Amino acid sequence: MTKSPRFQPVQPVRAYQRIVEQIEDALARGDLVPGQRLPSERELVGQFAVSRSTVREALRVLESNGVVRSRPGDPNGPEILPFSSSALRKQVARLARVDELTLSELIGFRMIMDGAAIQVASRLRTAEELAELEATLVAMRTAIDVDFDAFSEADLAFHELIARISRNSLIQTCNEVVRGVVLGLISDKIAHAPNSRALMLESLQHHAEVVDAIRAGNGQAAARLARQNMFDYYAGYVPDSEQETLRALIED
Amino acid sequence: MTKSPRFQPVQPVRAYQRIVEQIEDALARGDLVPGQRLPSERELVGQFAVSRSTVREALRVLESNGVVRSRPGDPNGPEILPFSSSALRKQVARLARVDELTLSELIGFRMIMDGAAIQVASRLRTAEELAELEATLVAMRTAIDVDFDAFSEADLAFHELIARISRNSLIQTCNEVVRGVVLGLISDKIAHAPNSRALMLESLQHHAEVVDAIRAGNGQAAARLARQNMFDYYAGYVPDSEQETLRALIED
DNA sequence: GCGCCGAACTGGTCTGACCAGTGGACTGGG
DNA sequence: CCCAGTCCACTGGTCAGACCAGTTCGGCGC
Repeated sequence: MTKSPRFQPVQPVRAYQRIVEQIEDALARGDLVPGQRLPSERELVGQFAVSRSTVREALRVLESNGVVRSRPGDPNGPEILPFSSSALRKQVARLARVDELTLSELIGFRMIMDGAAIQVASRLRTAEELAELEATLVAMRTAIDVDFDAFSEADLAFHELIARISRNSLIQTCNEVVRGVVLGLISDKIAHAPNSRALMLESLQHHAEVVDAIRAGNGQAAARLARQNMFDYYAGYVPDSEQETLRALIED
Repeated sequence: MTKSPRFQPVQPVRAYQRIVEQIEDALARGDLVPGQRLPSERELVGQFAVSRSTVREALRVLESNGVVRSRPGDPNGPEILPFSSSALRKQVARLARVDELTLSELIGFRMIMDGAAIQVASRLRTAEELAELEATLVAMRTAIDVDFDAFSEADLAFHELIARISRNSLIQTCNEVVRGVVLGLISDKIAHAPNSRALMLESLQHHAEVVDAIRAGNGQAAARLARQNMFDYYAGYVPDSEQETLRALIED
């Protein structure tokens, strides 16, 4: 039996795309590393044998993808950036804006990710990391007396630490991305909640319970607590009709 | 207590960025919907009062983000695209290429996501959806006799169905994205495995067990089976040193 | 030795031009 | 009347050359 050749739909490749490819390939091969500089636009014109408009279109694409950054007047040329999740966040934020994503889906996602991360973390954590977690709790307590932004920052540090302990940077990145999107949607409401101080104290209490479970090595319990915590914290902002699916995540 | 004004770091905003913003905002507001057409570049020059280079740079950015598509000669102008996860996948693939992401992290992520989706699905599934799942199993069995690509496709359908039943499109999208990246990394190895037929049969068997657990409404067991299944399927491609963290995901 | 200043760059934008390709209108034949 | 073929206005892709504002750095004067 001969397999049919499986032709690909042919689509025109623009010049600027090939430039983007070349630069991304160089980056993938390691010929280009973050911090390095690209030649100036006018020099690239010579190297790629295209016009400056074409070079610039390629640079704009790379820039919007967070690969490089151009600064006017910089004699060193465009800079290769280290990877950042900002481009990823932009994409997810777009998803959320087009309303393909509801708040409950975002929060459900975080409940799953954070719960799983905590479960793994409670197994893999070292004594030092446990101490770090406890230190973060103290920082959260202190931040409550400052303002909501400070608390939010300390909370972020807590979850980033968890993700790090779980030894999976994808979880870390996803958490960061989704957290950013969620906060972008409702941070104003939270900040203006009349009883925000009480909310923060309650959240702190929940986090402490999670750390207790981690200390005890009880991953299941820690994960359940974490999901419950997040549900309590955010459920008020989710329409009633969407709460059922979230509830399915805390019972098990 | 007066709050300090919290100034933002001021950074120059380029003309093309403002065009991108305007178009994205119009999209977010619903003034622009997928399928609609943008005016031609030369007309946008007039509306935005900038040069064509600037308009084009904006369009290139939007195009690389998967928002629009330009076709040469099309008198209707650039097309607004429906959302697709391809841009998201591109970002994650970039992450993986820069080697900030290891294969084990990707697989661990899938184990978590898929396990969680299955756990939720086993609670929320309707009778019809259960029947759909069973139909997918049959399709997988049939596909084994065709080739690996067909099986892979049927497997994809299974996991997409699971994600849909879990009522969370973010899980669905993430699974799709990460799965694509993982397959991009190792699909050649799998396809050329000498005993690929046996592997497929085993995978099918595991999927059937998962469906059994879902039918019984035993979410915990279904999730554990799913994680175990994925571990068995992919563990061979993961360096020994990275397997420990994955094992932490199957025990609980 | 120190600080000021200007020249030689940088990127950002604009103008105007050419080309290959598209698709709709127009026209001729049935 | 309808349909098929032709043609042309217009599209996006690319190019060349120009100007401006801003940065950097070396040399100049103090």
